Amino acid sequence: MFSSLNHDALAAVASPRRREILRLIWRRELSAGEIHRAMPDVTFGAVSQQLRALAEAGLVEARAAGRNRFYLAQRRALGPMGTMLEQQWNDALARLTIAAELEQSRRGPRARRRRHSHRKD
Amino acid sequence: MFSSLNHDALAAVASPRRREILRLIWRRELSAGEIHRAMPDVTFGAVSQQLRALAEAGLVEARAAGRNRFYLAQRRALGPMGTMLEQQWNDALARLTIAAELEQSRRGPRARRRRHSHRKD
DNA sequence: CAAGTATTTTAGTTATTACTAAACTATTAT
DNA sequence: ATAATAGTTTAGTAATAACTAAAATACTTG
Repeated sequence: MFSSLNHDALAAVASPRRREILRLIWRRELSAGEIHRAMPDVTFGAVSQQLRALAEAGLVEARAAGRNRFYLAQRRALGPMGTMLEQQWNDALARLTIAAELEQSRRGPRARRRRHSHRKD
Repeated sequence: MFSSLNHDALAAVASPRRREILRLIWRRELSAGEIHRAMPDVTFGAVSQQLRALAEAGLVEARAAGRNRFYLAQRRALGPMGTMLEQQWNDALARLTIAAELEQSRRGPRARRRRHSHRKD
């Protein structure tokens, strides 16, 4: 069976930058260029290097197609660690959502988001 | 519930030195000095610093007693990651054991370790 | 084949982390 | 109080990791 990350894999997920990449290619593949465009604060070269680190750790696979290389996370290689990452991403998203809702209600607390009719009749 | 390691905890387990410490205090507490004695290639100060990093990540707890401070891994804080670590330690141990047995048989392949009598009569 | 696009690789720099040696704090014992 | 033991903290150094800029490779298209 799989599971039990070796040192390279542990070191790979310990880096925020590489986790960011993993999140991008978690369920769909993206080309190196698309990944780079999603993180414009670093150079293409830097992204390519991190992709290599991830590939050497077995956490992503590359597929060459023409002049592109498409990368996809190898979720199974992460075992339970993958679940943890997903959870963190969900939590972060939830925090953002809640913050946005608070902001909404601060700006104007009129009744929003009513779904069920609750008719008074 | 617990689980889902934050960045500090991930970074903490990504270090071989800190994993070594975790292994030592996985099931029994040890004083800082005892931990240091088990890893004489670094200074006491270095060990103390790594213990602090682990404590800040919530992966160990300290208990003061007299002039000692006893440390113990917080296994629950690691969730599934803890299981992975255990597995790696077991695997490493198994590899050593097998290597030792091979060495034995290279030195002299006479019948060893016979348990069941297999009497010829 | 020349030019263009996508990506990787290399050499050098900067930032981060792990370490050492020594100063410091706290507890116990004399 | 002084000395001895156990541990932490600090300031500086060494090792490692992440980055940039530029050169190199690979494929595609005119």
